[in-house]
Amino acid sequence: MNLHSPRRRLALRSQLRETVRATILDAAEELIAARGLHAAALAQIARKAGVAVGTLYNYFTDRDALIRALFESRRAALRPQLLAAASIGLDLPFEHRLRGFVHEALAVFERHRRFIKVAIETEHLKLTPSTAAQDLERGLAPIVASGVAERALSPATAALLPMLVTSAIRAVVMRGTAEGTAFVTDADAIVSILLDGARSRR
Amino acid sequence: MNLHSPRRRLALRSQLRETVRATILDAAEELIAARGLHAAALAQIARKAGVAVGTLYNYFTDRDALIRALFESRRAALRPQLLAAASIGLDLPFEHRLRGFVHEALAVFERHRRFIKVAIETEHLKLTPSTAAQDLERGLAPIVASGVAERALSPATAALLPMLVTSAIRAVVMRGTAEGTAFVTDADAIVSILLDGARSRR
Amino acid sequence: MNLHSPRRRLALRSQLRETVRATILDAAEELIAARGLHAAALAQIARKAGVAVGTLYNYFTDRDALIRALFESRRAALRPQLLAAASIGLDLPFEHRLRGFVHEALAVFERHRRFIKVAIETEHLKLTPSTAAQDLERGLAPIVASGVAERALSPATAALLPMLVTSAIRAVVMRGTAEGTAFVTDADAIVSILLDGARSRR
Amino acid sequence: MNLHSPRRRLALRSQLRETVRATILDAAEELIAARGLHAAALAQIARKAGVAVGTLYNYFTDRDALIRALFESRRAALRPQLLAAASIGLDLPFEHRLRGFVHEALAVFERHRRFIKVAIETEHLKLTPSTAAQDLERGLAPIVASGVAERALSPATAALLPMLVTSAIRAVVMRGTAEGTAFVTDADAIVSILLDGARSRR
DNA sequence: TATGAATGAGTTTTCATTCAT
DNA sequence: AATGAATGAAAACTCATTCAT
Repeated sequence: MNLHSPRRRLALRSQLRETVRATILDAAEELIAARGLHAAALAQIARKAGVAVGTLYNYFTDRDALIRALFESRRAALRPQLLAAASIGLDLPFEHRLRGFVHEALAVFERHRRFIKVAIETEHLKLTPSTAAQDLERGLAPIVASGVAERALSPATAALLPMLVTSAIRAVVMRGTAEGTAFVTDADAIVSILLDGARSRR
Repeated sequence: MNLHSPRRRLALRSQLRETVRATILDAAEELIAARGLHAAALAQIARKAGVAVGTLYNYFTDRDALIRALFESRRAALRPQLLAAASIGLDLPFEHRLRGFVHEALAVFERHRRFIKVAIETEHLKLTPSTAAQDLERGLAPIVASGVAERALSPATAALLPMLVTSAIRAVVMRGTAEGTAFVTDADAIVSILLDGARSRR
Repeated sequence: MNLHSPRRRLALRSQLRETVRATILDAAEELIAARGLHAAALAQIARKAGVAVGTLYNYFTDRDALIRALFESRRAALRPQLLAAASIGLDLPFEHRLRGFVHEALAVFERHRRFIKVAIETEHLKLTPSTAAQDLERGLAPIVASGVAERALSPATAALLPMLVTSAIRAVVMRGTAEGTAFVTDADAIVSILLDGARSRR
Repeated sequence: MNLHSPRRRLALRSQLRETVRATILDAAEELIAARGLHAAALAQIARKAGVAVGTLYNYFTDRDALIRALFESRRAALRPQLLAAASIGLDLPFEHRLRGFVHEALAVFERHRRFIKVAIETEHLKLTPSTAAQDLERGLAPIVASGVAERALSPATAALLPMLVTSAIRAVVMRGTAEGTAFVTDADAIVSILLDGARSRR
């Protein structure tokens, strides 16, 4: 096919567009992660992205839309990974699934450390109807349900477990982010406590 | 003593000052809780407080100081209550103390619903030297230590327990805030799980 | 009364405020009249008024509101004068009233030449539900009605007369504005034609 | 002649060019009529015309030239029609010519409703060397002159008649445009008043 | 000390124009 | 010639801070 065919031309163009768009979002993410949402002025973003301020408006209708797009883009990358984590060891015993999920979820967040900061900064903007925390709880629901089916979990405690696991993951992630330490280290210990309790058995 | 003595005058004056200051902080808190930190412009705060903008500067050096003062004032109210919660049943068994602490901490937050919402939303801005979450962990440390001393807690799990309790409290508060429900309801169930595990024992 | 009484203070302040407001509107009017609506950028207005740009926003919510306020302010001055013109010689014969009205209306516009330019520039913005032209027609209605009552006007032609008189006034004003000539000069001749026709009678 | 001759090619090409040019001007006119001059951004025009923004610059040197070209194009269509209207019944009596002219002028404007709305709204911007109103007055001059020659018009009133007729036509067009009614309806009645007066003769 | 108008730097937003493909 | 993304100057708008009264 002709290298200069219109179709080829269009494909090239839209690919280039996508690249610039990604560059802009990266610039915004870096600024927000490093110095907070308020430091991400359009002039700053444009400078870091190496484009003119006006260019930002060729890609996003306004600042709000840009921030939103950044968040959505990162979330779009994260979500399927969290969902996948929920499917680990589908045919294995409940406890195995739970450990796998917590471990994998923390690993996913580990791989997206920069996004964590963005998520923290933009949390109060309520950019999405469902938060990452809600995604976690949703992912945990079927796992916990299988635990109940196995009679491994008492129904009463099962109702609270998703929230407890989620909040524990959150705490680990926040601490790891603040102190620059790894996320997955405590995964197993946490699950153990939540399943068997902190009380020592003599 | 003469009612119009200079000392009396000064006392009255400083009392009035304190009242105005509190009014301003209340106004700021209300605005932040309703529409977020950035919506609390000085003009808005002044209007809601019923004073002129310039007056704000007679009480706080700048906007930042005002916001900071708000958080410090609330924390100053919260902290002793949390500390008191940590001292409940000092001579009773560890488990009793833990249950008491969680219950009381949630009750404290319940009494400061408006602020706790603000505090959660602005946690990442580090407006105060230590956050409510850190206060909780600190309050939990001696309790957990007594649990280890009693041999009720295994040392390994004890290291994680403050974080888990704190994050659970946080989750309960967030859910209660978002859904307008009470905080203390699940206090006991949560402690039970954290101590004995969610696993059912046949 | 104390010269420094709070009441006095407030009065002074609001008087000052009114002065600044008027200064701003004058500046805007001058710019629009001289170089058109688009030349009335906020920076320009502020400079000519001798205030900072931000000050404009202490008086008007946005540029649109400023332009609107300018128009309303001038119209508020004009309208009663046009209405008064409609009441000239209430007990005199219709023709006398009509001549008086046209003459006085043109004189009013003459006295507000600068406003004419503003009105022309802002016409397409539809700032007010009723235009000056509609005011004229409304003022003419009762005069024409009295003409019909006197049997001086045939009903059929009376229906069109307000529009014709108004459009003639408009034409005279536009021409006078464009060429810098007086408005009232042709007042009588125009009424004569509209009443008796341009046709020569031998 | 060869269908593919260079001459033929050129003709086709310039015909195509003309089509695109007209499409662009139509798009601009539609936008201006619908939402005003300032709403006709080049991006909008290009979109509505189905071409790229850059293409506009292959047809017009800049935005100003485009707008100007639009008005000139429309006036180029209107003018001969108005001139033709001025030549109606060249050998007939003056009154007949005047009635014919007014009637035909209104019919012409009727056929260009969209443009006339635009023209009225932008009259003060002086986008064209002479306005439609001026064309009307110019067309009326010889007609009125013939009236004077016939001794049907007194010289004094004849001087004002073109302006009065023009302003009456303008008023009729504006009303018709605003209310969506026909233009020509009142043509005869207006001329009658202007010639014989509104005064009833008993 | 209280007031609230004035300030202007900083930010967002618009859009005609340019230009590489 | 056609395309449409990039540009950046110009405009509107916000708001913490200052200051005369």
